[in-house]
Amino acid sequence: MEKVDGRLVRGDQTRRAVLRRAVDIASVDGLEGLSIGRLATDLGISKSGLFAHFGSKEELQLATIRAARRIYADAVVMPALEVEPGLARVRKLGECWLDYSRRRIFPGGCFFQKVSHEYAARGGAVHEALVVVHREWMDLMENVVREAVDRGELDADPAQLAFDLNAYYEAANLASILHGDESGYDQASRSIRVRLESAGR
Amino acid sequence: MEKVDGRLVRGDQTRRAVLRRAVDIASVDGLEGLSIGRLATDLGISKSGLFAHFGSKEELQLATIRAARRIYADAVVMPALEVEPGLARVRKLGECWLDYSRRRIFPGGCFFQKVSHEYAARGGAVHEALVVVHREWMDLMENVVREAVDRGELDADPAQLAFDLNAYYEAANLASILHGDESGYDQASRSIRVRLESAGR
DNA sequence: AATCTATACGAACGGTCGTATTATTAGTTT
DNA sequence: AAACTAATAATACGACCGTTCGTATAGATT
Repeated sequence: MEKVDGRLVRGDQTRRAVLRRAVDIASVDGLEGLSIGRLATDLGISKSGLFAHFGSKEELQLATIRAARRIYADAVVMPALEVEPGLARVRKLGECWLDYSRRRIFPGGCFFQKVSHEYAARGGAVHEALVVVHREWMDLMENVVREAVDRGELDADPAQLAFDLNAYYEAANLASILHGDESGYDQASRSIRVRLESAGR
Repeated sequence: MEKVDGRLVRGDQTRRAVLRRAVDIASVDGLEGLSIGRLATDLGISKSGLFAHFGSKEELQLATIRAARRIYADAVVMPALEVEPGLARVRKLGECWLDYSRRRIFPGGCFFQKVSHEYAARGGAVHEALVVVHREWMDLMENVVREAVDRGELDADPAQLAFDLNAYYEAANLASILHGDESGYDQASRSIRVRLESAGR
């Protein structure tokens, strides 16, 4: 069996293909609506072969969350971290987020907003994984804001400002998917701008 | 057959009981997770008898949305409309909303936030019904804000302020359900207060 | 008393779900 | 070339899904 970097290539490629499709499906139909049979049919492989890669549906769901997290990190977080810390990075993070939603990196809009609502009121490993990701994201936003505060570019409670900004993002994402128009993004952009200006010193 | 107000009593009571349970289930597991068999078992009635009341799962889902809308109107909208129009009503609407979420009128938090995300990226009658309800709600908020603007108690674009306030509500609701703590409500209250103060004249 | 209709029931349908077991293929190693 | 192993496939299972059907009951109408 061909190996690269100690990983088996054939199976790993299949895994990647499965997860790439899985995140798209889950962003539209949720992690519950993500069914193994449908996934296998879509990819033209056998249900049992696909199943063998994960061992259980829950493990597939957790792997899908990890895959989505990587895509999210690449699309939203990394580009913002390339900008110098401070207010500029805060702005960039917002632009990246709205672009990430608008450009439908996931066809159903923000993957995590979708599945977080799906599992918010349930128990289990999937819920716990989503709690961790949400906590990570809010901490990241808070830290990015704090850098701007520490530099004297903003005067605000980092947690509070992060809460507000995140609220705008999510409201825009839902409005866009639900109504199929772009007006939510404009409203969010304006809210972000006003909010940052009022916190500017 | 006994009649009251032209309605058949026996069947209507069953319908009500079904829908009362249905909204609770759907707020946790979604309108897709709402299964007829489980609903019937929970209520101690037969699956086929329950099914006969609605004729299809989609019709049950639509009826569940209408039932939830009534509960929402009673818990959130009506109490706010008892306050005089203007800034006081804007504030009251916010308090009612956060209370509605905090007190778990639906055990899974806001019913409409849950199922709107569930059906946001899908087609069909359920999606359309949820679009209408969302539009109704945003229009209501906008009008309540506009009354305050017309009275000179606020200086703001009603649609923009409604967008922001709604964003705070939903962010608080999700944070509360996902993490099981109340801190999101405090953050939302503070954001609402600050936002209204900055729009005060 | 006879008829009609609303309501509810049990049983069954074809499908799909997640999962387990067993077999087959393909690629590497010896 | 043979042996081994990872990857995929074939098949089957029981549980549950939404839905349909035929039937029983009970209250209302005539």
